[in-house]
Amino acid sequence: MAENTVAEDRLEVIRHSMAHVMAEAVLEMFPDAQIAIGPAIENGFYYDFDLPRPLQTEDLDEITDRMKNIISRDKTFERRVISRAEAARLFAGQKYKLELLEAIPEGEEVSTYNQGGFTDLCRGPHVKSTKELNKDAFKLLSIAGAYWRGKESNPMLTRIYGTAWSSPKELRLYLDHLEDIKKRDHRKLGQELDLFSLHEEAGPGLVYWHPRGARVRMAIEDFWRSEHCKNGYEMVFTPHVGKSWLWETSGHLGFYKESMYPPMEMDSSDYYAKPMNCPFHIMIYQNSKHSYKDLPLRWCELGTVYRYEKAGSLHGLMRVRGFTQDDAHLFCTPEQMDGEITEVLRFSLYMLRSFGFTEIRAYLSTRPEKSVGEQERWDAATEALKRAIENEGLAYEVDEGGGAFYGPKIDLKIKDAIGREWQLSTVQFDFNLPERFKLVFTDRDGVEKRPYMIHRALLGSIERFFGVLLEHYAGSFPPWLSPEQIRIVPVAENFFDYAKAVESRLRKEGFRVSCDLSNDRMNAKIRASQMMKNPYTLILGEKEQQADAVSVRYRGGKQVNGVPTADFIAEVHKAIESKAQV
RNA sequence: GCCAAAGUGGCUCAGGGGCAGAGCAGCUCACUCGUAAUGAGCAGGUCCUCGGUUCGAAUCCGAGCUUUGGCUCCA
Repeated sequence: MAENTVAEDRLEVIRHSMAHVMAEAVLEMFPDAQIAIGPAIENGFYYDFDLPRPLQTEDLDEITDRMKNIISRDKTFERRVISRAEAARLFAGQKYKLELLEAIPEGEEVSTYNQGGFTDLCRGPHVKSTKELNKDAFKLLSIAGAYWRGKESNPMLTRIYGTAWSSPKELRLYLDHLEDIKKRDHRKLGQELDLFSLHEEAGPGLVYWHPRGARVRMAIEDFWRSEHCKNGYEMVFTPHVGKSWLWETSGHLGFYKESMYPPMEMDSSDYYAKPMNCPFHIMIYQNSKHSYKDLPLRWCELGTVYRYEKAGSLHGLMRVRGFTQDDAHLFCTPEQMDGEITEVLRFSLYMLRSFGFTEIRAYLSTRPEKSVGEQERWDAATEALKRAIENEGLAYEVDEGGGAFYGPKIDLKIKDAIGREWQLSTVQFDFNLPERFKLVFTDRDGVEKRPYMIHRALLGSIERFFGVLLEHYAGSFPPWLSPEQIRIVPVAENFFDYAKAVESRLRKEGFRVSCDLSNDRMNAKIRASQMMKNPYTLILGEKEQQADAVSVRYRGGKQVNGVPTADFIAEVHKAIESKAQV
């Protein structure tokens, strides 16, 4: 865990205190409200209530006004240590508070904080007085539902989220940041840049890639394929559906049935859309006997899977019901495991960095209580993962007991251009499937042994990865990924022929290029190209035609006129080759 | 799945118990233009769906679907 700075600690205290002030304001409005918990969180705070009626957005204004009023009363936050019995009396009728009280371990101090009109069961700490809170440095952001103690079986409470800072300026910066996030929203950009769409009438959570989006996807996939070939992988292709035998054997029907699309009955068998590719790769493995000499096997597939994600959790491209995993399965001997893991991690980092992600953190998850597999194998695998991370000099955290039931794993998270973390790569050992499918290889001593099976995805899902890329670049893809690398704008109709000739020349270079032959004026065409965030817009007229040249307008607005066409071609090749942003 | 809000033309949105609106995009015509929107005209809607209330519903009520913000979940 990173250590908090003094300033962060201070903000946390402010936010926590702000939550108390909000609770007081809400109780002023609804004296019968039940109050639950209200912690400080990243950038702000929330408080959960059980209210007599649903809250409207307009209610937030009134709560805000009341909070400002409470802050300006300059009330001291008074801490008291009280007995359990007294606490129980104090919070009589507050069922959630009483439940929290009971959960405090025997022997631990029970404390309350009071800032005038409101007393909360709370460990603290808080600011000394409400005057330390800045009434112009907070904002209530949203109303949401949240289960009491985060458990689905518990009642749903009303949660109010707010953000709080030590000065109005910090608040403004944060609100600007939120605006920035909105501008980068991949759903909005996907619409504006004509990249993809979702159609409720055709099925929620299923993605339609438009031609412009498909060009980016092809660039991603072409790169992915060629790098996999260079790195010792073989491509495989497997079906999209499989009979129930497969899913019974793999255990998916036992554990994850509710997340699978329901079966299609055919020839008195049930067929299921695949939620994972692993069992199919295993079928290929099982097709022949394997010697230790065949291993390691590295089989990759851009495999499209379907999962019945709950309706409420669908989100643009980030959480969908049909998506393509950039999947691979490695089968290896115990001796090969170390080398394979090291190589997978190195390859992952190389791929992520190629797409422009430079800040990468690793998360190592170890054996959970409920799990399968020999302890020896878990230990060996976990150690191999740890060594690989350390070998790469990566910053990492260990999530003890956070692994899947079938094996330990490394997840890689990247930081995007505005500091948000996204999980992309995952490298997981699997001690379950080799057992269930009884995978073996014949070792040099003639004995059949269980191979190690490693499951890995570098980008995660192509859909989600595309969404992350889109937000990271705010739609301004570097040329190698750009759906339209070059757009040609002829100054007037007289130069359409020259424009078309340049277009055809550029297309032969392999560039994604188009020519705007509409009868709009030149200015409108330039604007249209800029709006599509194309890296290069070429303006062609009399001067260019005379000189076999192009005038380049870069995405940022920079202009270079009269560049010889051959020079421009070389420049674009270089930019694509380097994968750099322009 | 749960809590809340929303759903009006391809897009962004206004309106709102009594004739369905705008801008952009599209189409047509004119303009042939030198670095972020030329002008005019035309076309385009089951106001999410199904029920109910009403003389009359896009508008009010109910249910469903979908989306959004969260919660839960994410092999």
